[in-house]
Amino acid sequence: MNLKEAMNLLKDKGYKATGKRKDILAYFADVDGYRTAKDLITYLEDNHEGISFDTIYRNLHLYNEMGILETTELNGERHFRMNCTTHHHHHFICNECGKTKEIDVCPMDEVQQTLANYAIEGHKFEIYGLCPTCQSV
Amino acid sequence: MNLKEAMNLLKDKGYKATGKRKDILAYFADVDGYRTAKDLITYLEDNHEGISFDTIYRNLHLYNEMGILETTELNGERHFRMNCTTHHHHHFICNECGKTKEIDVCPMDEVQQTLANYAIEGHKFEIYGLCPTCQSV
DNA sequence: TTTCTAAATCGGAATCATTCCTATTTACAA
DNA sequence: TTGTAAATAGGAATGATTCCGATTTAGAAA
Repeated sequence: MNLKEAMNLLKDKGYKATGKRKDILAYFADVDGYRTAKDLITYLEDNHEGISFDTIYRNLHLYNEMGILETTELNGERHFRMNCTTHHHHHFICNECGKTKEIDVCPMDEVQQTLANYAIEGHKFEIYGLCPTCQSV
Repeated sequence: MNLKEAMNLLKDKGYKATGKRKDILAYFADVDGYRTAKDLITYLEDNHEGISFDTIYRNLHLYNEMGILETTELNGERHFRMNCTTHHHHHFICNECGKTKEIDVCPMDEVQQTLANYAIEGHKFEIYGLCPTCQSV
């Protein structure tokens, strides 16, 4: 999902396109990795002095519900990243910079029979570590 | 890991065997599933009026470091369960009752080559849903 | 362009899990 | 039985997140 697609989706659904909303999307379109609400605020404060937590969280949740952002919980903090809508996959997540790498392996196929009588509602497969860049610092 | 093993481990390492520590272990030995600090306090308050959060969290972390308990984060809350030391595996976790089922599939083998230049520090594979018991309620 | 109104935002208080701090109590070794 | 380090209580502090009443604003309608 890129910036333009996301903005169009927003307008199509009848949401107002405010400057803050644009900048939030621009931020995630640019960084390409998992980021926290705090990261986002730090970035936004340059151009939007006095922006409130309420605005940040309200929009993060809105974008998440709309499928524009995806989310995961790392060290007790919620992290967000631009959603890659293409196909089902998982992520390697760098513990240092938060950037991700797609992992196309999904173990769910092999698991189905083991869980015959279980109602599966979701799953999570994530790999944590250091990306090549962060190892050499 | 059962109650007796855990208590022995505690003594061997030179930690004092207090009544609260025993009861915490007894709780996890009995419930067999992921539980929160809050769940634990609720249980302990019957026999230990006025028990403090500090005691709960200090011991949960101690047990976790000692490998007696394992932990995961669900809905922004840390959950703990008795560690199954036998072999590497993952869990199906019931969203309703917190009970778990072992999953012996581990996708990490298939992933190694994709992440040749990445330093892998950990991974998480969890499946969420409803166990057979909770579906029929 | 101007007006109107629901949506969006602000500012700050409230909440909730967790951690921290100091004084007091306790397990257990000597 | 005593001494002491470890463990605990009680409550304040922290940090992320949510909530709420008052104010502002995007964008539709006139």
